[in-house]
Order: sequence, then structure tokens, then C-alpha cells
Amino acid sequence: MQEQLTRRMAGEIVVSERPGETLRKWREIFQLSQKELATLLEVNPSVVCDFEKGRRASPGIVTVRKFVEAMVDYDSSHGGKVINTMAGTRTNEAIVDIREFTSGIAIETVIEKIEGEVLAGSKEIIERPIYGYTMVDSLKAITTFNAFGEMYGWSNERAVFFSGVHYGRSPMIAVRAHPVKPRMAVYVKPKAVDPLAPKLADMEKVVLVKTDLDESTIVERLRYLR
Amino acid sequence: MQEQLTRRMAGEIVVSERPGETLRKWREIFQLSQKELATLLEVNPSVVCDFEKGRRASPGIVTVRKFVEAMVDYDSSHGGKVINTMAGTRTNEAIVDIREFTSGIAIETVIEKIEGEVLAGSKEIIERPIYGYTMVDSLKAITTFNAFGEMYGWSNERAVFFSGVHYGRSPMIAVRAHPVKPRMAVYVKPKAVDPLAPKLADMEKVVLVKTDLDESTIVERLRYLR
DNA sequence: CATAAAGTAAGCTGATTGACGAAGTCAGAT
DNA sequence: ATCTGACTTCGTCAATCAGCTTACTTTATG
Repeated sequence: MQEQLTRRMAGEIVVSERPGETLRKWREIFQLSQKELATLLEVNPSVVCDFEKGRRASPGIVTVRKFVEAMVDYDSSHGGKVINTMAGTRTNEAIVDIREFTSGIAIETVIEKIEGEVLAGSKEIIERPIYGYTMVDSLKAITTFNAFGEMYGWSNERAVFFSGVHYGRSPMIAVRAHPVKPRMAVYVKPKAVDPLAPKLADMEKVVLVKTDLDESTIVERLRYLR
Repeated sequence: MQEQLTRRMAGEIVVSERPGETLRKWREIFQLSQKELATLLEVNPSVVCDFEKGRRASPGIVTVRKFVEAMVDYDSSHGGKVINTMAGTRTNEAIVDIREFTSGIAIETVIEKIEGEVLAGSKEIIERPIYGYTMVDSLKAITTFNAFGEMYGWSNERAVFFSGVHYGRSPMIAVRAHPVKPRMAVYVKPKAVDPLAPKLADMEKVVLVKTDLDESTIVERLRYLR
């Protein structure tokens, strides 16, 4: 959550017409005076002012990061008043884990890591990079309403892991029905695999893989991929 | 959507451990070569390389913005392949409009703009700033599942406009039930107002206002608030 | 093999940043 | 009427950035 908020703030500042004002807006939301913020940053208050008033038209990202992180850390170590109110919804119990890599990882690399068996997907698709993954509880994903919307994180160039799969029909039908497709779908310990699933996967050009590792092992193994 | 993606990318780059790699990741997602990107930016390809390889440890936000916008604009003017796949969920038909201001706007300023009549809220709360607003279709918000989650944008320091209000009971009950509260609730052209509503508003320290302007007029008037 | 295309490396220059501190302004409390 | 605290402005300067050019690796591909 913190990470997310940090990014959100940074993004808003960078894109803003007047970054200084946006910086200020956030400082105010965190209810800090310039002086307090300056203390957190161990700089002179005039520095804070200079940035807010835009004397530095294009602060470096390191500066922006320092500012943003100072505020978020401060809040977090004071009960997270702001962070918590920002939390709101976010949680979707169908989504067990969701991560973005910082660079592209080839699909085949992921397959190796999880000891996967390929059920559908040509050699060339398998070489393509993906940029993140989502671990979904299949049953809950269907009952818990909107899981399919949130599933894709920010890039659909990703793997979606379905756990709690019975025959693997519904997940692929869902993939087919949804406008956004992942590059890769993985069935985690399926009881069996309906032959329709690979067919649908091929139609959608999605690499379909099954693995007999369990959820937590997979998450563990993918943790150290960048 | 474009705006959102732009911010998202910028935020990720700024916060990233190795901004250069993140930059590259996005360039790859957009399937651009360094040279192509350099052309879009009207700079020498080596510049792109320098950033990706981290020779510039802390690029200015203007640089980051240029990079990100170049990619997004490019994609957008070439059919939006990437942008569209990123769209996914986003749409919630209960939410008519949602915006963040770049700086705080006093609640009373908003009240004036929309010719609002205050039904609940003390003088001091009215002076507090808010940082955005959401326009919600009341009926759909209740039937369309998760609208209350997405309602709050990124700060709950905001106004929520309810349109299609009959007696204004349900919206306030929803506010009461939901863990996150807005600073301000506005009933758009209510048929009447149940006396329970202001009571609940007071309990939650939410400023309750009604207005006889219609949705589009309100959006129009708030457009030019920063 | 030759040659292109993509990317990396290094050195250079002018422009900007990041930081300070002193000297302001401004609004509200005493 | 002045004092205090929060914020602003500005001159200064070393460090760093943004950009160029040119030369060097890779890695395909005819």
C-alpha cells in the first residue's frame, strides 16, 4: 500500500503542470509544515519552499523520491493516518498475490522456475517477455465479482496463475470473455485439464501451462525475479 | 486513461531502484527501439541509452515526462495498442465523473460554485480544503456492486456528488456504512431530503449540501477549479 | 563474410539543480 | 503595535544534468 501510494504521488508530481503545487498539495494532505518536512529531509526550509514555488523547474527524480518517501514514512510511523484513509477498497480476496517485475522476464524462464508443463503456446510466443504476474483463486474470482478487472495489474503482458482449478474450463472461458488477455495462464495443481482449455488458449494466443507446485512455492520462486 | 497511464509510468520510474531499467521496460512494452524513441524525442539515440544505462542517476522530471509522454502519445496515435490493453476494468458506470484537483479547494468555494444549500456541517469544517470530487449515480452505485470502493479516487478529502437522489436516505447510510468517508456529500436535485440524512452527516462530520443544478452544469463549473 | 541495425561507452560543454543562509513578507496572537 | 511563526525571495556556488559527437561492441541477416 505504501509503495503504491508512493508511486501514485510521484507520478502525479512528475506529470503535473506545476509540480511544486502538487508537492504542496501532498504536504498539506499529510498536514506537515514546510519546516517539519524540511526537518524530515534534513534540509533548510527554504529548499522546500523553492521547490514548491517552482524555482527548480525540473527537480531530479531523486529529489522527488526523497520528498515523497519522507512524507509517506513519516505518516506510516505516526499511525498511518493518511495512508490508511487512502487504503479504502484495494483488497480483493480473490487476488492472492500480484506483482510487477522491473524488467521483462521471458515466459520460458518463468516456466522453468515453476517447473511448468506447456499445454498450449508456440515456441516463439514463449520467448516473449512478461512484466508481472497475478495469482488468483479461481473460485473466488468468479464469485467475488470484479476480480477479473483488477487481475491485470498494470500490464497485461503478464502471467495469471489460477489456483483451485478443477478442470480448467472456466478460467479459460473467462479469459476468452474478458477484453484484456494475459500473455500466459498457469493452472496451479489442476485436478485435470479439459481439452477445451488448450484450444481456447491457442485461439487467444495465450501460453497455457500447468504446474504441480503449490501457491506458496510459486510465489517464493518468483520473488527473486526482477 | 492516457493521463492515468502516464502518471502510472512516471511514478514507477521515479520510485524505481533503477529508473533506467524501468524506462527500458516501458520502451519495450511499447515496442520501440532506442532510435525510434530518440526520433520521437528529437534527440540523439545515445541520450536514450545514457538514461537507460543510468549514466544520468537522477533525471529531471521534465525529462521523465518527455519520455513517458512520447511513448504514450506515439501509441495513442498508432491505434493505442498498449493503452487499450491497459484499460481493462476502469469503467464503472455508476461513476459519472471523478477528478482530483492539483491543490486544495475550500469546501465553501465549492458550495458557492454549485449554488449549494448547506444541510449539515459546522462553520469550521466548511473552511477545510478538499482535493477532488466524484459524481455518482445513486441508484447504480447501489446496484452496481463495488462503486463505493472506487468512489474515493485517491483521497477521501473530497466531495461526493450523488445524482438521482430521491429522499437521500440511502446515500448517507452508505456513507455511514463504508469505512472511508468523504469530507463533503452533495445531493444533486433531490426530490426531498429525509431529516435523517443531516443527522447522519453530523455524526460522520460530513458536510451535507444540496444543489438544484444538474450534473453537467456542476461538472462544467468545477472544471476550472485547479 | 560483410554489412546493417541496435545498443554501449566516453569525453566534452553549457545549462540547471540542490543546497545554503540572509533578508524579506504576511497574518494572526499577545 | 510588535512579535512570532510560517512562508518567500534571492544571490551564490559546487555538483550534476542534458545534450552532442564520435568510436566501439554485439547481434542478426542476406
